[in-house]
Amino acid sequence: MRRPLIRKLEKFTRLSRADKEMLVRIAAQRVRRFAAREDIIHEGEKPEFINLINEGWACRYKTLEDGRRQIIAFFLPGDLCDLNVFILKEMDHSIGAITPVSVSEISRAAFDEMMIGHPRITQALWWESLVAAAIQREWTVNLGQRDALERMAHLLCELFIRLDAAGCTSDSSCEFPLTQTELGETLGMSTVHVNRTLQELRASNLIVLKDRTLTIPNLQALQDVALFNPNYLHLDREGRHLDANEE
Amino acid sequence: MRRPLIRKLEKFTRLSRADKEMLVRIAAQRVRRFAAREDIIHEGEKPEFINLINEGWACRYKTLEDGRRQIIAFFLPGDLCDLNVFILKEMDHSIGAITPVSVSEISRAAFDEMMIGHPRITQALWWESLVAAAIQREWTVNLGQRDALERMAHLLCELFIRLDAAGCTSDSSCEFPLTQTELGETLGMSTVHVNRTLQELRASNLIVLKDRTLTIPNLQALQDVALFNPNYLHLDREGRHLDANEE
DNA sequence: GAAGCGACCTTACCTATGTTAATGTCGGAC
DNA sequence: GTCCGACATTAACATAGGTAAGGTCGCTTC
Repeated sequence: MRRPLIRKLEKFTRLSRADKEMLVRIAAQRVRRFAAREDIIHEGEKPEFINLINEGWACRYKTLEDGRRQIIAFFLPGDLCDLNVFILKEMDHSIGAITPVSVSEISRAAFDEMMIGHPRITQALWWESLVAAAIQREWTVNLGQRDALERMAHLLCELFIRLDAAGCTSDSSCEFPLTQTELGETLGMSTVHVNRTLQELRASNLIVLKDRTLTIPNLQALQDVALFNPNYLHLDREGRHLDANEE
Repeated sequence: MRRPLIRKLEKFTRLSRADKEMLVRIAAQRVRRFAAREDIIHEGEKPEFINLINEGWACRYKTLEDGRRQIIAFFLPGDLCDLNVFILKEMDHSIGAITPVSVSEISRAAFDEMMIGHPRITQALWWESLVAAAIQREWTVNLGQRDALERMAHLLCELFIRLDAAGCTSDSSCEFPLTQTELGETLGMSTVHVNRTLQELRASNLIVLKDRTLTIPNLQALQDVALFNPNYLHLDREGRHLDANEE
């Protein structure tokens, strides 16, 4: 359950002992904790570090002048915020904690060190950032083409599979800390409609969601209603199946 | 009007003569042309090259099983497809030409060569890819929070400003080859509603759109209805204004 | 233990946007 | 000059999803 980043990167490539030690060392350097709803970094600030989420859930979000808020991405354990952000002069969005989180700050120097001596890690981090981009694209498809039910189902599939890759599921269940308001801000729908939609998924026995725990009794069935195709997560190293689960 | 990539990168940093020669050389290596509507690369294929758009418009898109199509991004002259895509085993989406396009294919070797000897270029390409990610995020906000009119206005502002950065505008006009169907596939709305929305923008004198030419008489006014904030494009090198136009 | 609060659920009503389908316009092929 | 296909436009009608309002439950606070 520890070291979700390593666990995730190994979905892409094998890492040597030295690679893993490097990652552990980097992640231990500057650790910060944030309370739920606290901002990790705010729009307009100068980014100085790459953030790595060790524990808890966070999100990117953006607020329009008139107060509407959109959640743009979720960061789960093992997720990195943006490689090389420090190139930009200021953040164009904020990153906030959803649950209490533990975050490692990676400095420019530490990052460069890692990129130079460890080609395996470099490759793996490139992969992780290409996947993050693919996820963002899929969200565009989700918001543009799918209706409320499909959209919700799609999000739940994605989160579940990503959590699984980070080693944060057990059987068909995972922690699920999002409120209906946050789901609405993510999927571009009102809380009322989020509620209706969740009811509908529950009524079809596609999900059980209670006490911050999500259970998906039949993932394939949920994927079917979502028109969910996991290829964009680029998780299979050798074309093997997700649940081959060989560690 | 030539070399839109160089023009765009110089929005971020000054490039030396050697840097520019390098970019010109790379772009001249393998040039391909595609007709309008032809695919440059298709979902499922193995990516071998980074594509650079020299001329014309292209788009990323994804098609759901049931035929719904979402345009995920536009590539304008000077845009690069994905740095380092070749790490991935297969494309999770397609890239298609909208108009006839000229594309330079950049091989892994050429890319590595560029990244090693030219730190300025490396930085600039990182910047370009961070901006591309920011654009994708903004599209998420656009689809999630803005209504049809705002959404359309936002897209038009973005495209105009990006074209301007690549040197593809004159005064307040630019070529605009998108059909209403394509606009609908981009903004997640029906063609009928695209049409209504364009009429409304025309009636308010916010745009003139005719014969594949878009004119925005008052960009600020259009930005206002779109709740458009250009910060996500990260275009001002020294906090100077977009139209300082010092070349 | 009363008051306050945040998550959640529900209902009734309303509207932005989708659907379908008919019609118009224009440029190119022959 | 006629025909055709791609695109734009319009109208009439249908619906997914938004808005407003209110209610329940459990937790915290003092």
